[in-house]
Amino acid sequence: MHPPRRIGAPDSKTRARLVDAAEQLLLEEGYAAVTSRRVGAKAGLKPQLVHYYFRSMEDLFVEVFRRRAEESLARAERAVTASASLRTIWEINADPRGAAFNIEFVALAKLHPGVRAEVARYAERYRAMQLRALSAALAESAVPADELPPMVALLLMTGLTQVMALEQTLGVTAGHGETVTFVADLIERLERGRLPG
Amino acid sequence: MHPPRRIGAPDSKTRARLVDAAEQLLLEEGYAAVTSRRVGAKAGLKPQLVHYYFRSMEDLFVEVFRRRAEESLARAERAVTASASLRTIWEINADPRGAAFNIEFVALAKLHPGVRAEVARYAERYRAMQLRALSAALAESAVPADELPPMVALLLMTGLTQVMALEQTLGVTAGHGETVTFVADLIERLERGRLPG
DNA sequence: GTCTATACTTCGATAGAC
DNA sequence: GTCTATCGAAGTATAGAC
Repeated sequence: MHPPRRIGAPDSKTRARLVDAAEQLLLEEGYAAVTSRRVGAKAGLKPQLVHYYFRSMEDLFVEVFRRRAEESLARAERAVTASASLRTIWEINADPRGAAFNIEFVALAKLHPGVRAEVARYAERYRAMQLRALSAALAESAVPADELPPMVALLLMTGLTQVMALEQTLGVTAGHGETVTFVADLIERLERGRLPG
Repeated sequence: MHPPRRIGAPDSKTRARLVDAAEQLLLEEGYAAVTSRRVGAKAGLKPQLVHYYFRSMEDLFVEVFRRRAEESLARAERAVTASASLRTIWEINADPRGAAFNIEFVALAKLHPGVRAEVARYAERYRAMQLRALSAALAESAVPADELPPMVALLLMTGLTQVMALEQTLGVTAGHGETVTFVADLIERLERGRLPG
């Protein structure tokens, strides 16, 4: 029987460098490129340090996800706190920075139960936060909830921005410009207090 | 200088078994599980046969994608040929069978240029086919194109169904039922010839 | 906190016999 | 068309020295 392996301190600077390297690799080359050897090389450190700071590769993935998800959630919360308009909520969703990130972690969720739980928890928090903001904004614009329920509007918006971001990574952008213009016009009309014809 | 390696016939039965095995592994455990050794084992064959029938693993991935994409495109085409209604087009999109498949191949597109080209080509064909059908169906329901352009409607529908399918793989389903009901009602009203209020 | 050394597994791919 | 044999590289993870 061995005693459990030593694990490095969570606030270590070296640990943060490893998480940075893992995140970069994940975004640039996909999750399969995130190996202890490559993460170590990218951070300019020995690959064994990955195993010193993380009990397993899954733990490293969870940490990469958590760090970025928290930051993204905080940013979105600041934005709607400053201005809870339809325009603001749309802009938060239309930000394509997280698209590549999402794809990788949804794929990873199938492999690692720990990742899956973390992604699901975050998705629910993000959804709830946006739903509060969107409900208020739609009420402000006098959109009747039985005509366009906030949850439906939110799923439409989320789906639309995600599918466009995903297609962009493939180089498929037909109809994107037209659609963005349409949504922007619609939001402008709604915020002037008029209902769509 | 070696002569190029021998490659097996495209219509081989063994080859088809390998593609089957690769597809199963891809869906069940993600693209990282699709290795020559594991594909061989799953097919009950020697792993070297993978390299006999496919010049590289990328070629195998392309073949898995192409086979399923063609079948899915053909199925959708048959459906809209039989009945080009809004309801039919919605049902094609709402079919969640391809969701896990899509995630894997979008992730793979980043790793393999050959996969990326194939996925992009297919996405464009599928989009064009659906756009034709949806344009006709919307015109039939007297929805003015300046009020809801077919391309916008298509991206909304595609995004909505894809995001719901994706969230289902995570176990996140809040709002899905409500949204499906809303869309079904909307389609029913439209097909009765009335415009949304 | 970081290193060396190492055990063991699996990977893609090829050559050449049958 | 399928097999054996094999190469070199890369993978996770651990033990123990410093």
